[in-house]
Amino acid sequence: MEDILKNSALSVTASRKRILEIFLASDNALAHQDIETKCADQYDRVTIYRTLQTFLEKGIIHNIPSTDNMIRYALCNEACITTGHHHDNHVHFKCDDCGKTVCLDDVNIPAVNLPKGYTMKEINMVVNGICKSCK
Amino acid sequence: MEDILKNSALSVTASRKRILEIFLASDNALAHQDIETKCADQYDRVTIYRTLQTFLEKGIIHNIPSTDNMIRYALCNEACITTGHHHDNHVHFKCDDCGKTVCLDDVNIPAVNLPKGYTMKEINMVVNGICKSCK
DNA sequence: AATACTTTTGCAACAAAGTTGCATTCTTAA
DNA sequence: TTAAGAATGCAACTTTGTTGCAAAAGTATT
Ligand SMILES: [Mn+2]
Ligand SMILES: [Mn+2]
Ligand SMILES: [Zn+2]
Ligand SMILES: [Zn+2]
Repeated sequence: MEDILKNSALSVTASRKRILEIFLASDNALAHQDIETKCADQYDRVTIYRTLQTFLEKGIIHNIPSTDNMIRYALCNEACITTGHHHDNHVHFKCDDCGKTVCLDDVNIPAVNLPKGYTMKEINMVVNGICKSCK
Repeated sequence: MEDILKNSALSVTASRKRILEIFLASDNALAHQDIETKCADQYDRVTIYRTLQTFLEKGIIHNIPSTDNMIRYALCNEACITTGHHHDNHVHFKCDDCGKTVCLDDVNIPAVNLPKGYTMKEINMVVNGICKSCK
């Protein structure tokens, strides 16, 4: 955990360790709010915002787009952390029943052909439906 | 314009017509804020929220996920409006330069295989990069 | 281990975004 | 034209996100 921070040239602080810990312990993506409810008593709301921002910039976590005003975050894989930019290319799944969003690490985003003149930099795919736990 | 509302069993009001008009006149997807700046002097902020919500439910517009806390909305095609549920299956593109988000109506979202146990209901694909206007 | 330097944190104050209840106004259909 | 129902505006409120700055903690150096 400290290694992750050091590898990203970040100083090791209690709040960063705690927030990393929360991510490591979670099997699904977390919104700011989720993290806040887990540690708002220990750390300030602003610190959580700033920590998530920092983790994003360092490629420790990635964010998952949504249409519910709840941007969710999940840990990146090794490659993102060591290189400092994102190598995630997987599909995300949000369950309509339990509401959880997960990384489908083994499901790659298929290629797509854009019209002439468009240049792709990043791509996101989010599937909604029923997850295997709720099935 | 009135037809669209009537087909969706909505009463025809000034604000609904105006917001529809704004969508029809726009070549890119609009966030709540965009609409507000165009007609906040005429209609209350709350009315805009409620109108977007209603249009969404009736399948007149669809929303486009994002990681910037700006959910954007775009007009649906005929099929969505007449059947009342969404038939959009196209890719969205957000330009990193001009910031505009557009529907790529001709680019279908490719199929993707989910792991066992997952059931797909809806799928969203958003590509970031440089659009043809900014190229 | 103590120091100096840098970074992070907490707090306060604020701004922006979104929600809710209710009285008034507008639509629609009889 | 009227009565019933639906939509709107307003006020009040909650939640979310941002910024500046002083205090605290972390890091590197001696
Ligand atoms: Mn992921
Ligand atoms: Mn679209
Ligand atoms: Zn589920
Ligand atoms: Zn552009």
